[in-house]
Amino acid sequence: MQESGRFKLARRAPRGPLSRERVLAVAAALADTEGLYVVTMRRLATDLGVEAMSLYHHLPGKDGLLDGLVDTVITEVNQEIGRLPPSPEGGDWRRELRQRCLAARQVMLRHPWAPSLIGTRSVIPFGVYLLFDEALGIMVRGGLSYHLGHQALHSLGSMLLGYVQEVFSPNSVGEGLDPAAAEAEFAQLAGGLPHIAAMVDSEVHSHDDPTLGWCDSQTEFEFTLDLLLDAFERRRTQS
Amino acid sequence: MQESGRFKLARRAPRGPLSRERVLAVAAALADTEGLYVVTMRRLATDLGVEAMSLYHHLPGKDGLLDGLVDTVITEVNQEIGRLPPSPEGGDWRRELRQRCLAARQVMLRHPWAPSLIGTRSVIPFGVYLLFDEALGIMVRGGLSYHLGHQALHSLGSMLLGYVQEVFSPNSVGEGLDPAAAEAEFAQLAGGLPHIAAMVDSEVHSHDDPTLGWCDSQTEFEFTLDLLLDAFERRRTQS
DNA sequence: ACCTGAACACCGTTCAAGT
DNA sequence: ACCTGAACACCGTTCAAGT
Repeated sequence: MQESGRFKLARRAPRGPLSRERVLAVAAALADTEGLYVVTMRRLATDLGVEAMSLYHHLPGKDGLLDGLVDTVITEVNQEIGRLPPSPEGGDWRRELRQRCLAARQVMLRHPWAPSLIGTRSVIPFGVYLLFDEALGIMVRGGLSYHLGHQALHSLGSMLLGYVQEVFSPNSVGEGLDPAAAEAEFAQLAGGLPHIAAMVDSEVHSHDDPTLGWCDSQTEFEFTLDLLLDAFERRRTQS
Repeated sequence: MQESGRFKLARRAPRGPLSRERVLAVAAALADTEGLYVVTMRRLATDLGVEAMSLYHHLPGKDGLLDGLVDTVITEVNQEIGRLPPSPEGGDWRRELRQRCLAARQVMLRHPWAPSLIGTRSVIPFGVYLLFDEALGIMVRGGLSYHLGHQALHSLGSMLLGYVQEVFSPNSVGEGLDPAAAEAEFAQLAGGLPHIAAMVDSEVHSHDDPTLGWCDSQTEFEFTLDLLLDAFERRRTQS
């Protein structure tokens, strides 16, 4: 009992005293691997080799923990953006904004719990506004009006939140089943869904490798992203 | 005690025995008014004038309750769509699809907890696929390829989820404060946000009534929606 | 069939106590 | 300053018992 306790401590909380940063890092990792709903004060404490009450010396409580997790994600987005190649002077604003959106999406994909957490929190951290401000700056320098830039912030922001929570992915229907069972499952489902059935048929036949997921969410994200960026560019030149 | 108990029952659970429907209706109303996080088995039971364990005779548990809430929302979307005026033969597919998206959005606005719940649930109810199938049917009849329709399903679906959880609304900064305090609050915030500050300035001055919320999320939703629908139409005619 | 009370394992949080 | 143990009010859920 003592042994296993010490082993746990040695394995999961190897060095140094507790700190807000370390608590948040372990919390994020726990949410990534087992889901946000297992992140409880008590479970988090055991993972850190400490008692639940110790956390209160570094965080104001569970709510503060969730706020901290949002902060962590935003920080990661900033780091990801910082790694981007510097944009050339007078380059295309679309290219620059596109890179940033893709960077933000990468972070959201690493932390699938983030979009719904960010969307349900009542206080928006300052870092989010900073990201929006930089994006707006890029657009204004590119010649967009403040009004159009404003609309774009809403479009792109909601897209970043919505696309990770994607609901429509028919290729997850037969997940984990053997091909025959998956086929049967799908056939039954497709009975009442004539258009979707025809669509899947059409999509599968236009690919070389039908076994590969035909519903590539990265491709679809970039498609919509470019659609929006091009639409903004069109509105810019016609106004 | 007896009296207040019976009073409660009379007030909140006026007629008939418990049923899945009645439980879900009260649960949705509770989530609407006080937030999804107060919807617990025990609280829900007291609101229904019953013991927590009685709920298990109508629902398989908390998880089943959440699934049921998603079902309720989808049903509401279907009802809302059913109330739409019948579309004329050979009408514009964009108009038809636009109406449906706006109907779905109305329901999401009534239940702000719905998008993140739908997005985090692991099983997608059949009703969602039905809605997607109908939307796809409208697009295909309008001349879109299955591939383009597929992309559109993703774009519109993620937009419906993302736009309700909207994070960027600068006009909520000084919420509930008197004008002077709100001004100060905003000025402080705007210090590090030059572009947003300029944007707010520009937007406010282009309106007649600057006190009214200048960030109208309905307008912005429809703007993006039309942007997407027009983009799909353009891709249709050029392919 | 439908509802209940007691019980169990878990949760967030407070507080007085340790070092 | 930082951590802890006991305690409190709350969860979801099981189970045997009531009608």
